[in-house]
Amino acid sequence: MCANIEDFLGLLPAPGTLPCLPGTLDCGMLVSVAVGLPRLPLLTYQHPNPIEPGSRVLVPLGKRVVTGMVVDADPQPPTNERGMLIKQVAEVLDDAPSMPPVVMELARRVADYYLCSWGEVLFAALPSGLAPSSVVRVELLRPVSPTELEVLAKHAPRRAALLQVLQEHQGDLTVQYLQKVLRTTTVADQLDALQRAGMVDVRTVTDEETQPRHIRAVRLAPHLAAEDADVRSVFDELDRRAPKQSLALGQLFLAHMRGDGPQPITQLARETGSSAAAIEALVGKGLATLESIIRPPDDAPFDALLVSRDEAALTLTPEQSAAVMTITGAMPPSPAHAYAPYLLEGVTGSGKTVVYQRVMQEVLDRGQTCLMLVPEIALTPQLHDRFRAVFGERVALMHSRMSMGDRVGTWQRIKRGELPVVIGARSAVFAPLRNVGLIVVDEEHEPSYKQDDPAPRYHGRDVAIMRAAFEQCAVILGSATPSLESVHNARTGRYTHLALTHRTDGASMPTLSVVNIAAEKEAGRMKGTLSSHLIDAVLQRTERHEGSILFLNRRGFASQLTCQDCGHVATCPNCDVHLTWHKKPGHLRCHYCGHTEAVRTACTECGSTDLRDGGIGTQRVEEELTSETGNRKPETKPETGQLRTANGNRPVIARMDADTMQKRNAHRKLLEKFAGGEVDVIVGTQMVAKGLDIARVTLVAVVLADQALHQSDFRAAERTVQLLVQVAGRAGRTAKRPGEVIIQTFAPSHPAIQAVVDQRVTEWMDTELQLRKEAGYPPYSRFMVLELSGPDEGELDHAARVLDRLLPTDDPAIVRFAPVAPSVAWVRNRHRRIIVIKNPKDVDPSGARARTLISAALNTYYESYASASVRVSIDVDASGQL
DNA sequence: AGCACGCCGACT
DNA sequence: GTCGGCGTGCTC
Repeated sequence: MCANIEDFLGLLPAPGTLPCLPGTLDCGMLVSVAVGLPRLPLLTYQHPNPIEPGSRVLVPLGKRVVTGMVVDADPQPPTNERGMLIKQVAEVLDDAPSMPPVVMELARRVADYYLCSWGEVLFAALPSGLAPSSVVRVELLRPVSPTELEVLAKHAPRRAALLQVLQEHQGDLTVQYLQKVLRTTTVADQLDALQRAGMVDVRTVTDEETQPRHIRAVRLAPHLAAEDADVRSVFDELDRRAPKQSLALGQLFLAHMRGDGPQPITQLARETGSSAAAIEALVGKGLATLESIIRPPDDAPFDALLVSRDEAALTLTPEQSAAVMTITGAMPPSPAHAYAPYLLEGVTGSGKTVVYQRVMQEVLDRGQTCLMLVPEIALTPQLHDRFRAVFGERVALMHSRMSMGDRVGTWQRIKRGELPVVIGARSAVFAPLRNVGLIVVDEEHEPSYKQDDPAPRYHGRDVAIMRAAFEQCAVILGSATPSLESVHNARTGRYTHLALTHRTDGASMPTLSVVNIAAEKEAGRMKGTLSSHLIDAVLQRTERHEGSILFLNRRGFASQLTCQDCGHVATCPNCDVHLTWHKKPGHLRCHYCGHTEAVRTACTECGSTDLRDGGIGTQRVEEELTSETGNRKPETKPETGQLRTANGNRPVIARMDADTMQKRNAHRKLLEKFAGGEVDVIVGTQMVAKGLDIARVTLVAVVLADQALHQSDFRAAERTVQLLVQVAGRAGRTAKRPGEVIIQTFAPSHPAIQAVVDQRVTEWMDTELQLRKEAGYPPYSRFMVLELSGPDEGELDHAARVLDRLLPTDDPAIVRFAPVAPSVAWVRNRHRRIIVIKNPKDVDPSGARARTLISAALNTYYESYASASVRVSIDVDASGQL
């Protein structure tokens, strides 16, 4: 009997796969694809047509479909046995590569350096909205009666619970969501059973990539844009019959002259006092053409209050021009390139930003693009406005608070070359810019440039240097308080050192004073966390209509729910840490595992209901300041701009922290009120220390300066110095009156605090560098940390000892310490151990030897000794607390 | 990181 | 035998 089709089906591979002998031509072309998973090699797929490297593809992976990145268009066929079966690319997502070749190469090097997979780097760089993958969705097929649920609950409680959740929601739910709601690791078994019973429908669907929102925009019609166009007669005609249309057209004409792109209709109507209808009429008359454009993320008009001067027209100080000349002078004639790193050390107010802008202008004039990294916290509306004022519509801003649609839209516009100036946080270092001529890393000392938790554990500043080397371009590291690493690099000649020592505004340095908290307490002059001296100073500024900033170092300052009777502090059930009390949503949250619970009404230990904030939070400081000075709410202030009456000497206080700044534009609104004098005092966290440049601020106070000193971190002193100098820089930004900085501390004689108060920071750095050298600490070495975690402490200790023994004892590139428990030794219900490895740079300058030894040890460990319950991760440049 | 498979204990 | 709970291993 002849074989029927079913017999063949049994021999055919699963859908999506085709048997293919490596090297044969009838199966299309092979591509090498990186996916965003750890410890996974490049995968080989086939596709009928060639696909350019840097393009995204949807590929089948096990039972799923994920987004991968083509890294090689013509790879060697895989050599392993499994490679005989090569699946097909499901879909090509890009018509032009999402990642330029330089970024692909950069990502590969970053992966090599930080010992993670190429795909992990590529997908950390890409907005997640551009990396769709399959999701499993579950739908209830028929209603379930309460009795039915009850019966089921007796013998299958989890299925019953699952059905109940499905019943409570309309439509379908994702498996991920179900697992989260049911607080379980897997619901697959229950789903199988329910599906067999015909109760639910389970489908795997691939979600769409996020689409940016489009809006309508207009530009000048081509016949009016021509050189010889008779523009005058058109305007004459419009002026008589339709003045609103004339205004709008005038604006379009200006935009055309500036070389700007299409103008959003709503924005144009608002700016010209015309209307959407009037603009549509222009389109109807053929004077303007309609286009659909990606919605600009921030279309709010920028406020003159936040841009204090016209920086494009500013005359540079001799120091500033010298810096600009040095950098641009070293740029070879276009299109030649040269890698050139600079450390721009400029005191606060010395105008580093203007130096960046002038060099950027030169780079743009050469037809190249610019990338600027700033700490996440510094991505304020003020910074955006300053660059928008100079570079107009060419500036792209990338930060985590943007919606996914906006991030995807911005990425696409950068990729298309529409936005040649990119300003963003850490991950913007991988922005798809081509032909980069300048990279700026502002506030290069900021610890937030280092990514700590998920791989890739990279340092944004160091990757920026790497990218500059690949792009063969200039890179400026700017700071008022450079990191010791960069100071060291400048002194050893690796970076060209440029200094700005004078403030451009002519203001003198603020006066600094230290309040010894212990002594003040003794003398009865502390009102809670604030000294009388500080309170008096705030009142004095309020009277003079000047602004004050009270700064709280967020680390260690988080609010904690503390029992006033037994002293018990609410802790995380899964980790070794206190829960942070977020008062506005009214919940307790663990910053290590994300555990969230409703705020407790009674102490879990003693039952007392007297629970208060045990930490020093912005709210507590605000309350104390309010009760000591009397408060007037911002909204009760009737007329803006009017001078206060004599008894109006009560400061209007506002908070600025993650909790109060959640609403869209909250940050901008508060800054505008503060700049305009409607708010007298801002009590805030890190947010107020960065990039806040408001002239009326003449008082800045650090509520407790030694907090940063009490960390088990060799950088604690360095960070304290940097923080104090930065905060101090917010004061005295006007020539009229000198600023004042008040530092409250329990440790007034600590060398780090003394160094700031005596303004002897450079000398302090010398001493600190010497100490680091003697101890063999960074910048003279790297700390590479292997972290192990597992549910069973005995097994974990064993694994840590095994891995430790796999590292050589006699190699000078590796100086290692025995496995120990880190300061937070229990996270996400897992115990932790760390193996700290010191890698001296004098014997292993690039760290390559140490990385080779460590990956060899890890490979042996995985091959022969790995305990599946123990997970290992590695941080090649550990910076934080150990 | 998912997702499936498979072993094991509790309970019917 | 059935249900549910993990640990373990794979993904071209």
